Amino acid sequence: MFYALNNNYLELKNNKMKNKRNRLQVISEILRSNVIGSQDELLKILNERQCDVTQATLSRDLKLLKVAKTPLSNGTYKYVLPSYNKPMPTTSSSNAIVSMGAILNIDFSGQLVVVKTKPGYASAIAWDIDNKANYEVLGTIAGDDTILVIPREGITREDILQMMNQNFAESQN
Amino acid sequence: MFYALNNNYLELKNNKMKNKRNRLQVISEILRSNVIGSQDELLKILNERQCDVTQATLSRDLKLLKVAKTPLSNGTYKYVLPSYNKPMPTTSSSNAIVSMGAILNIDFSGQLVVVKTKPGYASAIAWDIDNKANYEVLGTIAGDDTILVIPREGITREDILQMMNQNFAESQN
DNA sequence: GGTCGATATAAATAATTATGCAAATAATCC
DNA sequence: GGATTATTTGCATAATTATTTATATCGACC
Repeated sequence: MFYALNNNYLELKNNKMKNKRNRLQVISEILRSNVIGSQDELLKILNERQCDVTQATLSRDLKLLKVAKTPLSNGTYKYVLPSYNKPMPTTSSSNAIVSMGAILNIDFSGQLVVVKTKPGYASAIAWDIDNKANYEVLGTIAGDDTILVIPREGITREDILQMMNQNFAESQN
Repeated sequence: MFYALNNNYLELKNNKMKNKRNRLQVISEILRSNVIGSQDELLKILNERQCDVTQATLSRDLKLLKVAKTPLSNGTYKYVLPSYNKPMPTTSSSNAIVSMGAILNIDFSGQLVVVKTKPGYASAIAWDIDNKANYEVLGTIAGDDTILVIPREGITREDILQMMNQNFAESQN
């Protein structure tokens, strides 16, 4: 089954969660505006800002944020945020589909649906979609790992997600 | 004292230098085609290829190559070459990129982008677009000389052009 | 309230990576 | 050639970073 995993759930979490989220935010800001070469260096700045954590937590935070340590030309190092760390516009409740075997992701843009698959799977799955959803779907076009799905007029994103769940969701895990 | 630091001097150097150059080359290739999570891991592969060095040298090599260690989504790490990090000239007209070798034209229709390429190039370039623009682009579908690019909702034509310029325009560095 | 399950954190430690130093090797200049 | 100056490398170790383990904290549910 695919579940809603949009970002909103984060808003509802408890204090601890909030502290962590806040800390991650602060870390991001610091890394954006400073050249940080080691975790201890970052640790000191965090402490100045009333974020009291240990290096262990910091290591986990950086892992979570996918912060990379990269050498600079001047012989030192710098922790850099991934470029795609801009907030991704999560279009709808489709992220959980990632857990599916060959289907990696479902996204929406306007009236169109884009299904990402493992390489080579797109045609096969597109064929399945065509056959199993001939009410909701007018047609599909498949590349190697991408399917463009054109829904019938009046079909909503939720309709599509529901259809996909019915036909492609695995029972568990 | 000043030393020759242009590229030509590399051609003229001795065996040891050649070994180092060769090793850096081999390291780059390995990192391009494998997911390497630690220097020891890389070390073993290098040894298999008759490159006998120690971790110390490897650390220095990676620093030289500006290879970053970055966390992956699956909880492991990966050493990545800095191919992306180079700053690119950004013109906002599609002219710059059209002049590029294999990409012939970029056009828009509604929310869709159609990229025309030399015959046979579409799949290859589509693959590049997928990999280099996963923020702006939901997916691509390639024929023989045409690529359909589906941008993420909220992405403008200018965004797309800029992205294409950054990633595919020839640089005059 | 009490219990369960999940998440977050610190302390200690393991694992990994960077570097000072010395020896070896190569280039440069008589 | 030999003397001199850079460069590369390994060894040992320092420095840094990741993870294991144990607790603590919070929310959900009864």
